[in-house]
Amino acid sequence: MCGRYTNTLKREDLARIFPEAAHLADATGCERFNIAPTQDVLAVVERKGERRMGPLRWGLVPFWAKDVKIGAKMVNARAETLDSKPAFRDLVAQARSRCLVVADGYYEWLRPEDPKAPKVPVHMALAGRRPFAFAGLWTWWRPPEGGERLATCTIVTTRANAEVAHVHDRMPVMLCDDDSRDAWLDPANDAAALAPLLEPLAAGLLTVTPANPCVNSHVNDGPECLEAPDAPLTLL
DNA sequence: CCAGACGTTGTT
DNA sequence: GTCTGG
DNA sequence: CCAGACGTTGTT
DNA sequence: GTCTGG
Repeated sequence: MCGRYTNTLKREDLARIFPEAAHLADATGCERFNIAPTQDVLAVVERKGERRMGPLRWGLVPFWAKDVKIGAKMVNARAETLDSKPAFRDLVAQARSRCLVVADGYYEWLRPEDPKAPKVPVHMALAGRRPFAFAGLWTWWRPPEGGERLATCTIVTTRANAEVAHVHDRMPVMLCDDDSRDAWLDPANDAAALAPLLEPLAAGLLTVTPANPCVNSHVNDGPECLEAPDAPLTLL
C-alpha cells in the first residue's frame, strides 16, 4: 500500500522530469522526506488540455461527504475495484479527475517475527531516486457549513510485484515514464485503455533500502528519514 | 420505501 | 449523489 | 502509514 | 480496542 512517501527534490531539480514544476508558485510539496495523509501533496492535473502542478490534500473527500474526516480513510484506492466503488467510479471515468501525484519513493513497515518488536521502516525508490508519479484521483469538496472548497486526492494501489512482495502484498501504481503519465491524464482513454497502466511496476526497477525509525513520526521530515540506522537490518 | 454506507490495510 | 440492505 | 487520544462537570 | 490527526 502507500501511506507515507517522499518527494525530496528541489523545485528546479524536479523540473528536469516534471517541467510543470518550474512554474510552481511556491515550493509546497518539494523537499519532503515524510509525506503523510491529510497533508498537502504535489500533484499534476490537466484542465482544458493544459497541465497544472499544485497542492492537493491527501485523503479523498467525495463531493457528497458531510464531514471532511472521511478523507482520512480514502488515502488509497484499489485498482481492482476502482470501477465499482461509489467514491471513485465517477472520478476514474473522467480525465479531469485523474492526477499524477509526484514522488520519488515510498515507505513500508516490516513486521518482525516477534510481534512485540518494533516495525522496521524501509524505503522503495527507482535508481538514483528518480522522480515518478503515483496514479491518483482528485476532486473538489465544499463544506456543508460553507467556506473554502477543498481539493483532495487519493493514490491508486495494485498487487505487489515480485520485487517488493516480500515487503508487502500491495504497492502503489507507479507511472515511471512520460508515456504512461500522458496516458493516465488522456481524456481519450476509457477504463479499458487505462487498465494496463494499473498493473504492478515491472520488476528490476525498484530498490528496497532500510529507512530510519525516525520516519515513524510524521513530524520528522528531513533527510535523516532516509539514513539507515547503524544496527544491522535482519529483516531484509 | 428509508437508513446507512460510501475505504484500505493488517491482524486474529 | 448513489447503491445496498432491510 | 504511525502516533496519540480516548471524557465531563464545575469552578477559576 | 478503535478512532482521529498528520
